[in-house]
Amino acid sequence: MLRRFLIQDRSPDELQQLALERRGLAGTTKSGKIKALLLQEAIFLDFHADMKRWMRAAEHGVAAGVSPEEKNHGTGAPCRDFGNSASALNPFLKKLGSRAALTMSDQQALLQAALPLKQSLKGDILLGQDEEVSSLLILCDGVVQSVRGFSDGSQQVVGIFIAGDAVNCCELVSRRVPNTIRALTPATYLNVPLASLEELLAARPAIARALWLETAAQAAIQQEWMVWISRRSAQTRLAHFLCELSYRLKNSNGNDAYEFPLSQRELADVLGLSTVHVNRCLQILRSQGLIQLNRNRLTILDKRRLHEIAEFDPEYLGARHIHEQAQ
Amino acid sequence: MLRRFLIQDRSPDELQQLALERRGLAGTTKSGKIKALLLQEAIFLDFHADMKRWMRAAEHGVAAGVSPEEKNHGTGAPCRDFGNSASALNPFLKKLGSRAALTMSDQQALLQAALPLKQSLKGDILLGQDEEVSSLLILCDGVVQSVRGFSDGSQQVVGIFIAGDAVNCCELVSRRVPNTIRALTPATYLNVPLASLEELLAARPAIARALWLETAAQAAIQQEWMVWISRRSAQTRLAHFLCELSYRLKNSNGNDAYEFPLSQRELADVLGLSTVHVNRCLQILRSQGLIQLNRNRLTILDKRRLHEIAEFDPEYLGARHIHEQAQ
DNA sequence: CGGCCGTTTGAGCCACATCAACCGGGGTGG
DNA sequence: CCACCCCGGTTGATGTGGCTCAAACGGCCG
Repeated sequence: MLRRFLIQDRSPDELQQLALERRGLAGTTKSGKIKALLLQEAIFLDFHADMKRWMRAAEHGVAAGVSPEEKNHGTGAPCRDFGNSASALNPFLKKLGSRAALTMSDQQALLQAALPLKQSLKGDILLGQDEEVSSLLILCDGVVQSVRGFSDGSQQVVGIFIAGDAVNCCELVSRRVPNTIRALTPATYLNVPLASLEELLAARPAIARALWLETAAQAAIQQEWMVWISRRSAQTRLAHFLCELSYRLKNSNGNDAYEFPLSQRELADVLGLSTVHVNRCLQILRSQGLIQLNRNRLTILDKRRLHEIAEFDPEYLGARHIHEQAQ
Repeated sequence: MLRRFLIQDRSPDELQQLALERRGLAGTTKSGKIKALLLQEAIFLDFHADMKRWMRAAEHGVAAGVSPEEKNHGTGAPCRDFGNSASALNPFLKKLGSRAALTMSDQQALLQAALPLKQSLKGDILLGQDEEVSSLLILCDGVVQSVRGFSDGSQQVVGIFIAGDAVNCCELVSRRVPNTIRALTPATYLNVPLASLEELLAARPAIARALWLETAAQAAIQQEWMVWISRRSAQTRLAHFLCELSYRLKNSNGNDAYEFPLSQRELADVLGLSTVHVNRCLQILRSQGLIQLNRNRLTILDKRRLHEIAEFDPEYLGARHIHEQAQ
């Protein structure tokens, strides 16, 4: 029911007002499905509002020379912030500015090539097994997984992506994709067609660099997974995964409670265990007073001790820019 | 005893003659250590001979316009071959031209930034755990592994690299390296200091692209490892690894026999199994007439059946260039 | 109210780990 | 040149972590 022309002409504030209405409606609705739909529309509207504000600020900044590095040497200077707009900045936009270290104009170019925004519901397949890869997907909101299916019906999750991650930057390189990309929660994402991407990469080396970094960061996470899958006990694996996810969702600070997007069944597919055993391990962690998990809400009660038994060292998650290394 | 000024002034043929002498000497020597040293010197000399020929051919090609694409659009055209010199081309140089899809001048620039060639003996550490990464390492000959050590003394191999692979391109991105890079066989490698690399990347986007591809290809392999480590039986893992290594060493064609660079102990560290169990699995494969393994020489007797029980599909190993995908 | 999905709990079993001993070969020191 | 030792491979006995099968429970949705 939402159409794009509706969004194009609205101001950020109007959009946010609309989002608020949806949320209100959702609160009074009984049916879970419709509720989810309304909430997703709200997210959609909010995101567009954020983006409009961001775009405006960016243009203003460039035009008025608010960002001096940007003026001085064109494409070289990363720009971390655009001077706090009123609303909390979307995590996706945040990451674009910080981890990827893109300049403002690079970020805009990327966004413009990627529009329009797409959405999918929980369980939807963003990219099917053995499907041709025709575009780069960048996740803006929600959680998605990359899962490898086997002939015997079992499956193994090989990656979890959260807001800001490039979902298929590894798959871009090899033509065949043996994995299915599936949404674990309602998800919002950008879609950069390969042709536009090639243009961008050719014209803006910083974007190519950013994608390389993203690939390497994901490889580091994957390697960590491999290590603890092969060498650690079920308990440790589980604890480690909880730590990692919590850390990546940035809920590691604050009260350490967050919406946990996986069922025990899905957790089992991540950890390479059976659901029964996942359950038992969870019981143990609970009984030790380390975590609390019910109704999809995870609370980490004793972060220090959990990190300890998980042998969790978050350093591998903090990919840094090659420029910083070289000093 | 070999010094560089010795090599600089020799012709390729002279170098190869010297290499031949070393090999001869090695044949008559009793002590294993000295023998290994002589053989390594021979490889060193051979490699320099190959490289000199290659450099000469490249210069000639560019100057005389033998390679038309190269002339037409400067940096765009991959160059697969430089017209078969007499000796078999080094696998490293081969890969540089094909998989990485670099132009001739890019290849030369990379080589020049990387010299001089380095060597290390079996068991040597190329890059220690938590050591600062100060250069990109490209393997020219031999086999090296990337291994993660644990507090309890056990360890897990997270990557095997063969001639042509960039050994630490993933580690380039994050400052800390939790892995130790160790030579499994005598190894020859190039060393590109970070500073030179940065210059190269800035000046030659094709090299940056190549490194990105390399990173992605390694991530694909790693993912495959993760999948079979977590979901498959010990037998299948073992068989799969043998298939992969055989395939990557390009001995998958021909008689399917090759020098196997790993002891059972090391194999166990790769597969995440105990050495005893690796041994038993090997016994089974042997008794089924699938392989033959003694004195570090592996022969695959029934490739089809081995691939079958390993559920081996080599497609993930063939990373292709993004240009090819987009058609 | 009935069906379905996610969770929980129990019983039994198997793949793989661990411990321990032995063998054979090559390098080393006397 | 011989004796030794150390390392890689081989084999057996025994223990156990995690899987499988099976059944019950609770909540959500239709």
